[in-house]
Amino acid sequence: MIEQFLKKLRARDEISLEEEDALRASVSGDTRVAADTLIIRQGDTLSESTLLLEGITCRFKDLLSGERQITELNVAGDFIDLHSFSLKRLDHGIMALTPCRIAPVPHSRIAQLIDAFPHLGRIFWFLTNLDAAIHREWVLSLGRRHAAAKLAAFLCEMHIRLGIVGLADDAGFALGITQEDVAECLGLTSVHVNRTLRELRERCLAQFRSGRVELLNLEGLRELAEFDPSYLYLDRMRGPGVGVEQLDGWPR
Amino acid sequence: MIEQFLKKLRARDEISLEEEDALRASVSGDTRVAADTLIIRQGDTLSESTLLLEGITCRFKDLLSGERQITELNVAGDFIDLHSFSLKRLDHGIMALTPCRIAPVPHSRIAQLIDAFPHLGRIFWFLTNLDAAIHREWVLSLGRRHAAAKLAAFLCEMHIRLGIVGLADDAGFALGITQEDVAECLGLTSVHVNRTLRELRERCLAQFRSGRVELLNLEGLRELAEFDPSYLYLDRMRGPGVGVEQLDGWPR
DNA sequence: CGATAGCTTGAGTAGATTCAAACAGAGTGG
DNA sequence: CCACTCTGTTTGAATCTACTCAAGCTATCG
Repeated sequence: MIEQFLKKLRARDEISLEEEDALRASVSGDTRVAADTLIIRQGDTLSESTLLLEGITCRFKDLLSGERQITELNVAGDFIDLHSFSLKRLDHGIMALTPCRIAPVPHSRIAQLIDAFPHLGRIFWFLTNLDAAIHREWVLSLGRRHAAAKLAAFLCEMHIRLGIVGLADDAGFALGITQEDVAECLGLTSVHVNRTLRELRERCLAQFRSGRVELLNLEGLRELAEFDPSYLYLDRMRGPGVGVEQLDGWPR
Repeated sequence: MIEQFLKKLRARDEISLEEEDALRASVSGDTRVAADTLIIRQGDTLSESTLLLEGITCRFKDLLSGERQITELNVAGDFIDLHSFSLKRLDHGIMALTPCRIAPVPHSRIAQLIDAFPHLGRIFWFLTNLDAAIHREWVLSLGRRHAAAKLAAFLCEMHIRLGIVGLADDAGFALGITQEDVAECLGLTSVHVNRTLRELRERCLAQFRSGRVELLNLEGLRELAEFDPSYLYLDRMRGPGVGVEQLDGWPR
């Protein structure tokens, strides 16, 4: 059930069998959630964190005008709100963008895990810092990249993050979200995302059709985005398409 | 020496006298750093975190074109890189925007503190989560607010964060950074920041002259920005200008 | 089969950028 | 003390990127 979570962790650090067992014993009772469902309302006080087993969710904030900004996407194997363990109340909402499977982990259980395995505590802390690193990369994208580079950086990130948990290969990956959703990630309008996707297609870099991303020229995409995956801290990752081999030549 | 750090913590949680003593004993040997000095290079491996005692520093990432995006400002009382304790290597650079005073805290010392006072461990974790919350608010600003609202939200945030540590009052605060720096925070050009500042001045909302911000109409600024300070998690804060009284009427 | 959600394209517009020039203030040195 | 430089601010004019509004298209589903 938590295979993808374990893959995510093991891309960054060693996890002992005892730790693995403890983690497995902490997650049970998965729930299905339909697409476009609000999972956590902004400002709610929480007593559990939620692990995403399948599907794509987003963290978002919105303005009175109804305009919405997605601040991060989460994929299978991510905690969608591990930070609620220390913040208690979230400064953003979380919703499912595709049909999802989720599982709760009570904060009390997380506290027990940290007590019993301090190393897991460090890893949990690391995971929230990883989210912050992803936020910073998005800040860079939103502030300084033009539309095509924003889109390219976004696709590169999702490619690696999905690849870590076995949901992407060199050809591409299923994303299952709409162009409108992508626009809300990139701070653009869906109309402009559509035009920019056409540009990427015409430049033979990538293709996005009915929720599936085809990577036509990964190197070209990375170059366009000036994509440097070091912000994802894949220190132990050696899988296909995202391995250390690939990182050669990229500044760290 | 760490009075402002303690103020920051106590705006969020109770700190015992024992904890205070342990923190005080962990910080010594402050260094002066000139404005425009690189403090930490992107990608460097670190064995200590740095506490900012005085001045303004920024976390930044940049593109090959030389364009720079600031992802967060830090003020007196902030750790500029507490996350390096779990990340070891930073995905961004850190530089002083004004003359600063900083003090190192070895990671080994942080580990000891956490061992001796698990509660401090939770607080350190919280502090990095607070940075992430600030990142998310910036993502919202960069993605969805227009220039005037970006600027207003930025001034509101700095007002509160400086107010917490006693460096701002209802009239305004010293920021000491250039319009170029502000532009790099907001994803704009300095030319447009200048025009937008004129707009705020003409609308009698705020004024920015030689590094000092005068708040002419705080309520108006907050309205323009749709500013909701709950992302700063000031659960115990009751000081002037940022107290709970002021939060009435703002959605949480 | 019509309804609906999402994608696509066009035309006109607006917000922010670029390029350029001028100005103000602080510090420097002859 | 005055020219001189340097950094940062201010303003104008032209340009461009992305937005808005609008319409038509496509695929899916009950």
